[in-house]
Amino acid sequence: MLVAEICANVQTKTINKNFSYAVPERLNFLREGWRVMIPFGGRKVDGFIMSVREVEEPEKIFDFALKEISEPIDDEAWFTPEMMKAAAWISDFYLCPLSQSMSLFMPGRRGRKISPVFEKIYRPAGFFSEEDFKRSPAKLKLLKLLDEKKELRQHELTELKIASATVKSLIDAGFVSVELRRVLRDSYADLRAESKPVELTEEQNFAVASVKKILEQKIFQGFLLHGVTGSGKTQVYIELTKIVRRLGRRAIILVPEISLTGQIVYNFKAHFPDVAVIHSRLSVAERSDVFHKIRSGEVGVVIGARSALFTPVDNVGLIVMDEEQDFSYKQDESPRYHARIVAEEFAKIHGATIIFGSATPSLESYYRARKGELIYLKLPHRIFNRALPEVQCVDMRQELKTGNRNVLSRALKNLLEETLQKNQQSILLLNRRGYSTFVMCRACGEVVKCPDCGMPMTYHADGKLKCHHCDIEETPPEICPKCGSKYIKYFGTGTQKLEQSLKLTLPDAKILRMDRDSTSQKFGHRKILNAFGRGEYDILFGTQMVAKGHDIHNVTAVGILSADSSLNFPDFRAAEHCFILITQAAGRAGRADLPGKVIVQAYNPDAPAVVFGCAQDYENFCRAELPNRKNFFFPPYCRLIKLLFMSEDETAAKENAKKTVAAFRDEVKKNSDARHEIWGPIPAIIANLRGVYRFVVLIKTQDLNAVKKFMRAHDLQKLPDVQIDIDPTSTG
DNA sequence: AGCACGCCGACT
DNA sequence: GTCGGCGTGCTC
Repeated sequence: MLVAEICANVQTKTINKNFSYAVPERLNFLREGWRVMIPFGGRKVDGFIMSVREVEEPEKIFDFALKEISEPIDDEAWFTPEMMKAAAWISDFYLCPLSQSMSLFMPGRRGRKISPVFEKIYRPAGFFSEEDFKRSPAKLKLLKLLDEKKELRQHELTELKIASATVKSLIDAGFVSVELRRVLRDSYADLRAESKPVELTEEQNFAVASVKKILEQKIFQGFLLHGVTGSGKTQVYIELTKIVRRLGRRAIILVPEISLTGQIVYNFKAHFPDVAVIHSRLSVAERSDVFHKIRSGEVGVVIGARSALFTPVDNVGLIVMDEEQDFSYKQDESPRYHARIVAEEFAKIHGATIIFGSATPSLESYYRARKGELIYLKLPHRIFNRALPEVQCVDMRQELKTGNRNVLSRALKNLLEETLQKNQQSILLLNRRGYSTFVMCRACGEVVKCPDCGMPMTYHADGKLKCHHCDIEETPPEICPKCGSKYIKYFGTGTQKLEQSLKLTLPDAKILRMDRDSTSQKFGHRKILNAFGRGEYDILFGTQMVAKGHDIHNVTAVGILSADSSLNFPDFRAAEHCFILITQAAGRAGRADLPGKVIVQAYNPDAPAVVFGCAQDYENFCRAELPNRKNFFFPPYCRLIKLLFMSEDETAAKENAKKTVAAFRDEVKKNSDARHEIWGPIPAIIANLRGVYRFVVLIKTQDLNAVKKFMRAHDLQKLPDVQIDIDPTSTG
């Protein structure tokens, strides 16, 4: 008898094993990778066949009666062997149930079958004589048309106003044949582009040649492609994709969610006829159709956000991860995977080359490159040797001292006015991160810090200042404790409010706001950028998203309002965030033949992140930041694991967390010589979510496996009120 | 997660 | 007496 090991697709952490089912004789073709319906605890659920084996005497092996598989869901295996391997790896690495990691590979959240859409295709069948249809001109017209076009689709008939009765009678008489063809929905189908021949620079050629050698060997290898903004990384990706396609293998191009509307899809479509685009804003139906196309083998290049990793693409030779430092690559719901980690594992599974590309690599990748784990490639120059924009840093404390209380410094106001007069465009960036959470003195730049641990205190809606590391609470001061100024500012300015004040300052400018609210539609982001690109507005203004992945040639001025406010965020990555923000924003200015100018407004203009950000000096930023990370034992010198303990009962949540911390101190330090640190429990940044109290325990380790072993021994991954986050983006 | 089984309060 | 509350535990 055939017995299948099946992973039941039940969304719960408490089940983490497979179940054995008998394969009925009529379904003896079922193999691993198929999705099937199974009876499971009194109901029917879908499940994934993990393996199938022949068992002679099942009653001797199983001490329970096997149930039978009901029926398959699809008419072929859903999962390729590579998908199965990857899902198993994700489940093991991130300690999530297998059903959850398997579900990543399905177009919808729930693993239900998506009904495909079919369209009728009509073709001529057999000969006809015009004589016979003299009395039916409509039929004759249709027959002639079919003869000429060879096939017509349903919607074409509708457009030609040909009555369905006409068609039907011709079908019945045998003059026309019908066939159903699957309609594949593709919102990028109309995106056409032309490829212009491009001459690569010497640097680009060197990078391409270095990777080519590895691609040809069809083995796993990682590269870090460090290319300054405008150095032509995309062209390198395209050349490499050409090579891998010529080798008969396929490519996956990963981009951050936000930049999907940018240039890269367009550029790839210009060079490759078989590009498929995947991202989270596709409807389930569209996504399902893209899967179908990929599975049928007609797609050679898959481009998309992190979910583009989870398609049935096979024979992958190249994975490119553009803007690899981008934090949107981390999924913040379970399974909390980081696409950078998963993509690399995929590359290993496929024997593929992986390229991490960035103008400002994550410190993790940079550190790995320095250790030789990744091959380091650099594009230090902009193509056509375009100059980097001139960056000026304005000390906002000085502004206030000299009587300017506006959010715009005089220098920035002047720059905006000049740009407006020259009929050129500006981008203004409001640094959102850390806003409305801390209290700062605008006169001296002093931020209220915790008297105990020195971390910036966060401002809460109840009007109190809290330290989320030490549980200390204070009332915000009315005058600055350092300089006595009364200009204490609660950083809570939103985009709408700032828009009004901008309009007052620059009454003649046409201002376009871009934020969450204005980009919520499917192509909202694209629409806004297109309108701005066409020159319908003078100033584009918004949060982080205005700094990413577009290339508008008439933009010559960029302003960053309080560039360093992220430095006051209680997070070990604060400096990295700030540096990336400045570098990225500066990269938006003067990309074409017009020189660019950037004004960075800061309250701490001497901070290394600000100084080196303005100088676009990545190496020196790393030189300043890496020792900090080392001293305080943070990534890339350790691995982080964040545990979130939740309960409606505040003390219960805290006590559970404390017990885990005590057990960790007791067990892990005994069993592992590697360096470990455990912090907490401390109230989470969102300390109470809908009546549930949340406490964070942070583990820093040089031996991730030892920590995972500990968590498994205590079944932390199964507890309903504990969340495990490996490599979290924030520590709160 | 769901659904069954199970053991204590107010109802035709 | 029984209908139903949701605590505990299992699902091949």
